Amino acid sequence: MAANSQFATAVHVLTILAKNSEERVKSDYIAGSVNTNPVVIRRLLSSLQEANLVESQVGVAGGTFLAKRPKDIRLSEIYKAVSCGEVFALHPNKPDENCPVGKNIAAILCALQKEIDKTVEEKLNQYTLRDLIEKIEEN
Amino acid sequence: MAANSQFATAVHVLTILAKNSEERVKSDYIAGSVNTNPVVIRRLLSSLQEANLVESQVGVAGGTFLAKRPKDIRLSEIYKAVSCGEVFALHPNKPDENCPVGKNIAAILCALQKEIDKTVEEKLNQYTLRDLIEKIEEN
DNA sequence: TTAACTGTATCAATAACTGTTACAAAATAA
DNA sequence: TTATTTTGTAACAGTTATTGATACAGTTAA
Repeated sequence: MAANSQFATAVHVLTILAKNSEERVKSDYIAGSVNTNPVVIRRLLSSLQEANLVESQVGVAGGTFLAKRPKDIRLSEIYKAVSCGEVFALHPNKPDENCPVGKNIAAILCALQKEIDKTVEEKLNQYTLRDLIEKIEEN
Repeated sequence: MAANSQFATAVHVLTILAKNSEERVKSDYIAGSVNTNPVVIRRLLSSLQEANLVESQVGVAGGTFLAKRPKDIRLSEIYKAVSCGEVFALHPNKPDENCPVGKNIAAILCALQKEIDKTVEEKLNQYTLRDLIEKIEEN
């Protein structure tokens, strides 16, 4: 399977929108910069719209623009909008209840999973879209 | 695709080995507790062996045992032994070099990826296998 | 009324993961 | 020496997530 690159693409897309805040940006233009198909972009924008990060207009002269200022968009919001939010997966099958380890390990791992996921979210919460844009402009 | 559950399974397997430290544990027995096929377990043990976390003996009366004490096995070691180590993936295609955003975004995202991965690793480094076993025994 | 967009359904291609069978190689015990 | 038990690993099927592509309905502005 191709690895899930939606977060990386979403950051790219939102950066383009931020840099073109006076206009409605078309999915065709974004797809050119990301080097993919416009439908891939529209699909991603759909998720970002659900998370209230962007707004779109259909029809002639349509396109998408940011729903908030870059300084008010935290990377954790972007991550939550497009990811499953789990760094590692739990057991695919239920462990054996008759084994003392199998009986108790699932709960421990579930708690650990939540803790790791929270750690990632907190780290991503430390940065805004504006922080990333500033780094790009330093070049 | 099935989600990668190797880290969760590896913790389960190592816990079983820790609880049976006087003997060589067979893949068949472990598979019973994990509720999967013995080959899945042997494949995983192969990775753990490469990381020097376990040792195996082939032949009659063969099996696997821990290569270190539980207090000396950090969860970060387990994670590194079985995972790709990347919380999110970068662009599948190279962004457009002619776009000012496309030209610079990859480097920024790569740095961010490394930072997030490091955050996870540091968090997992705070716990040892013994810490998890103690939690199981609290039940 | 036409043209240019978005939104979304659908499908193919790819790739990763689990689970399974099969069998070679090794080690022990008889 | 031989039979048995076990690991190690190759190979393959089934499943599922993801990307990318085509197609087209619906909407809006000119």
